[in-house]
Amino acid sequence: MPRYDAARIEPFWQAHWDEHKTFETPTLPERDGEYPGGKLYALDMFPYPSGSGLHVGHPEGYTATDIVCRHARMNGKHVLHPMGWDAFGLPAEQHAIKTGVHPRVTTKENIDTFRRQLKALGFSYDWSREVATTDVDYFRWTQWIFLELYDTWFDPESGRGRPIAELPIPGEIESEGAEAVRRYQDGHRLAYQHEAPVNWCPALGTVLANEEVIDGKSERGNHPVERLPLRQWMLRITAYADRLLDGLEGLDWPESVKALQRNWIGRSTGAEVDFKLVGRDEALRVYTTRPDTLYGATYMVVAPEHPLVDSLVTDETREAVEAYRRDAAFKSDLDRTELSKEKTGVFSGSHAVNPLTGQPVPVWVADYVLMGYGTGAIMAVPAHDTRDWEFATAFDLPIVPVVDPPANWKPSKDEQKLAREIDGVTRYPFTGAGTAINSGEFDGTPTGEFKIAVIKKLTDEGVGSEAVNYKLRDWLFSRQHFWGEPFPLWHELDADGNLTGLVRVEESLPVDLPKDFDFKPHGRPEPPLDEAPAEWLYKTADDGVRLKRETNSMPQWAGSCWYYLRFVDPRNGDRFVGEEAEKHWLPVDLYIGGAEHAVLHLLYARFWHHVLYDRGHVSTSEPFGKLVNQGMILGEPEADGRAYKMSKSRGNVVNPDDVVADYGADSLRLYEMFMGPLEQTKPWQMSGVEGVYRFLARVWRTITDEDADEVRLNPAVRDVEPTEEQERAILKTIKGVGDDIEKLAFNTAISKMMEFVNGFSADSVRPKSVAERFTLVLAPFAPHLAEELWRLLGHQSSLAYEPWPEVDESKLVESTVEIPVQVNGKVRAKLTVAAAADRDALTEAARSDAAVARHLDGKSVVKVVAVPGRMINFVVKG
RNA sequence: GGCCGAGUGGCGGAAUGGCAGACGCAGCGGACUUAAAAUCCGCUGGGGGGUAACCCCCGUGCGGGUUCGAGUCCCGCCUCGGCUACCA
Repeated sequence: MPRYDAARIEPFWQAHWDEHKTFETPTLPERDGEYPGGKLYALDMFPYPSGSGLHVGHPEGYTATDIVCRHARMNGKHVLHPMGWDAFGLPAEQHAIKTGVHPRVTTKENIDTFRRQLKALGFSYDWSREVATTDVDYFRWTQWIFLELYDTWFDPESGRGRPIAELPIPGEIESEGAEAVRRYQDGHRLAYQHEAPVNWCPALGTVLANEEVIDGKSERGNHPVERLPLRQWMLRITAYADRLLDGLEGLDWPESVKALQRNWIGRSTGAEVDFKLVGRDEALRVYTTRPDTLYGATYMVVAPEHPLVDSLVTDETREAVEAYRRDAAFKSDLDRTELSKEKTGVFSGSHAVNPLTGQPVPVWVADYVLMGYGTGAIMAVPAHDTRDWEFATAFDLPIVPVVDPPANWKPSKDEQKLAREIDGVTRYPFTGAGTAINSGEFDGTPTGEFKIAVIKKLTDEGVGSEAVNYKLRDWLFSRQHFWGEPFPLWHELDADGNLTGLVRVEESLPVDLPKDFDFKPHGRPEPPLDEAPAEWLYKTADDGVRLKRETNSMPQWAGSCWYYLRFVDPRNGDRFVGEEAEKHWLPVDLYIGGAEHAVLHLLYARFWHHVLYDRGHVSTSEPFGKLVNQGMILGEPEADGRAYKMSKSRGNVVNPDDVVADYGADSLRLYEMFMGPLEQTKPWQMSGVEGVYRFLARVWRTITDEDADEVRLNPAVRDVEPTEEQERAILKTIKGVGDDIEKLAFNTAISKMMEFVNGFSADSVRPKSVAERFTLVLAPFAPHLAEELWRLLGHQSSLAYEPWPEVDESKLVESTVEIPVQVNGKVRAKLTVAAAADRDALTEAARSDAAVARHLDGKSVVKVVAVPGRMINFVVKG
């Protein structure tokens, strides 16, 4: 009568785990030898608690770590498995502006929903460690870490961050007095102020985040957006570029993520070269990765924002250049790159001298050169750079080839499209390495050698030097939003109430957001907090200086940069994390989350961690040892057979609550793990949920008696010795599932359990010891059902810490094996032989098989390849 | 354009260089049932031959190669997906 009823079992066990604090973990072991398996810190990327609740993508990674954790506990490990909330964020602020409800209120509601949903999935989180980035007790330490960054400068000598007090002050600065010293220090801090453009939307009266701007219009209301310079806080992540690059080496991360980070950091080596401007003392400095092509530099280009532009123009060119600059200023970086298949630009009116050829070359202004990379100016070598080639073609500038391609070089399709007649010969841009031509004394030098030689020559002549460049920019760390961590800083004001540019540190943390504050846009580009009550905003320092709070707030990334540290010791009131606790738990052993965080979050967190390490606050330089990206779950395949991303507009979003209601949490967990490899993108199929549900129901029937009026053991489950076959089957399953969990190959682990149950359920006698061990193996995947069965099998307490069943590997070995017999690589027969049969025995047995003999008949055997226990292959001729 | 990943039955997928398609879904046939649901049993890549047990051929995106043997390794393509993009 009692069928498998997830709706009865699951809430019972969830309440049981809660009441018994089953998964609460002591921060440090209470005695030696308490955890013979060592420690495991398994971390999920904590969610942003959005108003739409949990998505089926969330439980995918969460189930994976949960299985690993439950398995690890059974293996005697000290397991840390926490969950929390990345709760600052734009949607809450937007919602607040629209409805007038404080973000703290909506955030709390959303967190409650997420927590309820996660608890309903039976994850073994230690909920006593829950934190939200919006908790004052949390963000006081976010502010503290910010101050550590503010207090740190990067010493290139030692390659490490050091306290600002240790920054050597040049004598001439020192002699200028205390303020000069302060400003000098400020110029070296890892956190510094800088004017940077923001997206100002006059119609909405607010500054927008990049993701709120679409094609130069606001996402809400489609109003025009201007770019406006505003004082901002920046973090000097570029100082750590090499450290962040080198640190990737030792990490057990997907190569693809490492490649993404390397790419993002974008380190390149080349040279900086000075081109003297004709008729002036100044030089125009360019960065190039191809100094070997210097002889082919036939013109130069500066970015429209380049500071030298104003002085490069002549009376004839001024008007055209200024018009061009105005146009460029209107375009965002995105527009510039997107619409610009066609190269545009204007001649500046000036010339510079190629330092090697001595020839004057024209200097152009064009927006295909970006101010943000290198020096904002380039030497253009049209023959060997496709962009320069296109530009030279458009404006009829000379193209001089200086690299002879290797003999086997062929232009690619795109290069062929750029073909041009030069001196009666069809030519293509060539961007690879070759041999120098038209390069004076360097003719015949291979590209690699040439680079080294030319850098030496330029250095000797004082017109250039080797240089390293990064794509990585410093991190714009301030936002004009209300719902974020306040900066713990004060600005000094002058007599007129203007900022002096000098700041002071807030000594008393936390700095909470002002209470009773109207967070509606006030119509100026300054942050909303600029309208905060005066008692929050202003104060007078002991020395009489008038101070105003920093009113920018930190970006959402801030809280997620260090949450993994807080989880270790979440209630510590004296330190962001206890020293001993940090040493015990870090680094994170397994970090699972979406690939969308492959660069930013993971790079920012690494950066902070490196700084904390340099300053002696943490014991490892890298925070995350092993990283795994879960694949995206797509919607159910549509009529065209294709599956698309889940989205509200497509109406293919699956709500985990519905799945739990219809099939139970164990089915949802099992299905998400059974869909395919964790890292792969895969479509949702509700019929697949049905399938794993049937499997669980079958497990239920195999161990319990459905015909009885009450829940009780199936009469086939008896306290008897297992047969040899049963014993081998369960051992094989224990071994296979355990190995698969370690490989995170959950889909195959589940199929192994299915195979076992297919066999075991058909047995009319099911030894209790086998049923028990299977229950333990199932437990990490379907913990509610497993707990229920475990209790039915006569155990009083939770199986969460029950040892993972042992496997005597010698009992796994089968005495006979079936091996294929091939003739010329084709399988012609299958042979059951003793597992120990050697090459000769195999050959003899195979030859005596009728089918094999038929295929060997009349042919001569050239060779016999035999792999004992595996296969045998006859190579024949004739 | 660059980087990364993937192409295997009707579908999701499995396969240390050694029996391709485990496991599941869907489908077909059968048992149980007055009937249905649930459950249980069997079949299920394509083609061909045989009364039958069986036998043969083809088959992992395409073209080459290495190997006794390739879904797996190498070279060259094609297609799809993700990220990124005038980075000098």
